[in-house]
Amino acid sequence: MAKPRSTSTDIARRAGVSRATVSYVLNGRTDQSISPATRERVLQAARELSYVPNAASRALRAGESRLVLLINSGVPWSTNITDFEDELTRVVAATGRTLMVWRRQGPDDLASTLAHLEPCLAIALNRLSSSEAALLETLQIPLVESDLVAPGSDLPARLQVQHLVEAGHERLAYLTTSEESLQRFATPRTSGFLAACAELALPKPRLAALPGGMDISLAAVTEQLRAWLEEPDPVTAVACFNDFHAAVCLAAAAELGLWVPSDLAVMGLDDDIFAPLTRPALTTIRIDAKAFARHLWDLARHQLGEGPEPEPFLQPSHVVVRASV
Amino acid sequence: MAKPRSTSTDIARRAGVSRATVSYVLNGRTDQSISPATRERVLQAARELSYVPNAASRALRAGESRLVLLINSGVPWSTNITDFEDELTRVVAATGRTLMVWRRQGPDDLASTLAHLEPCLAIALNRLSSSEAALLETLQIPLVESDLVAPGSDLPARLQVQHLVEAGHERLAYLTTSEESLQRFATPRTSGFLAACAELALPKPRLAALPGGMDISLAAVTEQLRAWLEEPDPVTAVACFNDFHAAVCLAAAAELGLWVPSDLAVMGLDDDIFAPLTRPALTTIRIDAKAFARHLWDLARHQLGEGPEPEPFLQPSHVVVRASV
DNA sequence: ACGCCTACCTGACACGTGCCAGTAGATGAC
DNA sequence: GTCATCTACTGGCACGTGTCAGGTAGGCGT
Repeated sequence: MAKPRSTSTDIARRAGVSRATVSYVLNGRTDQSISPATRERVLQAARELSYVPNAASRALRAGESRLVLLINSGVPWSTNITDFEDELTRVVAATGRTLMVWRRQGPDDLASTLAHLEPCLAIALNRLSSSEAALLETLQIPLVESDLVAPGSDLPARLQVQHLVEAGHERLAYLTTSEESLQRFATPRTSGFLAACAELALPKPRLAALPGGMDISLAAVTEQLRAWLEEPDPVTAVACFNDFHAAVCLAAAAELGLWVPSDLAVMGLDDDIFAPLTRPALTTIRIDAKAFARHLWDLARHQLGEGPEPEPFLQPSHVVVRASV
Repeated sequence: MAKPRSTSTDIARRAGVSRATVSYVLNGRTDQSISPATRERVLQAARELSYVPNAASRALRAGESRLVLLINSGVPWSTNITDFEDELTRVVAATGRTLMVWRRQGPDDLASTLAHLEPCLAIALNRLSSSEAALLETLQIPLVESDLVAPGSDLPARLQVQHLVEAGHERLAYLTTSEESLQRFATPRTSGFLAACAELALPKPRLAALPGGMDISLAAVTEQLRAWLEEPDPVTAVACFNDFHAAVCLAAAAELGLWVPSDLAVMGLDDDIFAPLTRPALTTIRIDAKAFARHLWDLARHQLGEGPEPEPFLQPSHVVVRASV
């Protein structure tokens, strides 16, 4: 009952060799010559005692852990974030490391977290405060911020414009969010939308931002839609920051008795799980979140000095045509 | 440059005291008397060197870490899982520990993960394989399985029945899932549904299970609905395993040209983010995921010998009335 | 018999921390 | 003056691992 877990010393004793030999065998070192008989005895003993090396001790001795910390401070759950985390977990594991997801609550929690666990690298999905960045700096933990992908993050919005124009629309509106934690995604998308409109010489596009959270008010969106449609040159299509915004937009259109897409086209972004189920089903942009995860990991490995600097990332994304445009 | 991070030895040297004194001061031990002057000198030195204790070393010395591992293998829980993880993170942090979320990919990954990080407790949202459980046993890591909440997990489905009956329905159907990883939730809900029907002496309820994933076929659900409606005593209301199933159900009803709720009532479960946005807006059950997190943590603390055995958990949940019933 | 080489293995240190046991000096009681 | 008590501190061990320099035994050539 509850005998303490076995250590390499136990194995050594049982196999009748020294601890050093055990370490050499279990770590498969090729520069040390171990006789096959001894090797087998050690492995056998390890199996019998179901030995698992102590993680803390290893990390202490090695001077660094094999843990990667993903700092996710309230990025709203969606199909994409799940895909992203799964893929990142996979590629990190492929290099003999382990990815841990930490849901940051307050801005001051990082210190106590790092007192419990020392990652060899941190990946942040949101911008960290300067004190947090300083802390990582002090601990000499490299940091990769998803910021770095900015080069391609306006692409999805450009695709929205392109698709709407191909469908015959010219007077467009963009519905975005003013939620702080989403600005990292929202800002480049809005610029991409505006830039694409300008490049195609479209009439001046309309813009509106909804407050954050799930408290998006249907009434407010309905009013916004009504305003856009009552202008002299009424909007004929609305591109949205994400599928959730688009779904609210569809609901608002229904409130106003509008037919989508004939009276108004609505386009989402994310291809979220519910996108095929709205009425009409949402035409949207699918972003390859897994490719994004792989790119972020390439950046991380470069930072760890294990790989070349990756090519600039062009967010792979494509239009998913359904019925709302 | 890039001087190695400072250790307690550095602090001791700088403050002109021994390392033991530093340890006593920084750990705020009250059973050791330290003069205020010395204490201040130590704290000052620690601040100047921005000292952060080494996590690995601490864990090694203490014999156990302050990490709690949440094993989440792809639970597609949507909004609720976010609430759950946030609340669990909060309550775990309140006891001076840190919660890490690990997204298990394959059934064999646990060993390599535990080689990198040794939690003082594991919480599993899905059933673990027996080899995984054995591994935790060997490492003497206590395990809390969300299984344990079974007592209350049939409640949400009972609430669905109750609400449908209050709305005047008697001939009910239940749409559930056959996806393996969801059976933990699906099984008690289905039994709850059937039990509630039996207790209220309703006509024999219908049952159907959809295959898992997001590949739920609208056509298949449409066919099922048609079958239920063509029977001699046609179904008048469908309760669903979750909101996603309910949304598919709404779409299928639209395909058949049915009006919801007059021709058919549809009830979801989860109050997912998109529930207010379906047409008609989904009447559903809201489960208090945060309360669930707190209860799980109470169980965990009991297992750690830090608290009393918590009361049996009655899943706090209530009906969110919208338009689909 | 001697030195040398190789194959195989071991003793001992270091990583950074927490804490027990012990010590030097001051204070007080008789 | 002596002994006990208290304050304020320190020396050193232990946690479990990886690794390096060294050690031993046997074989081989001369």
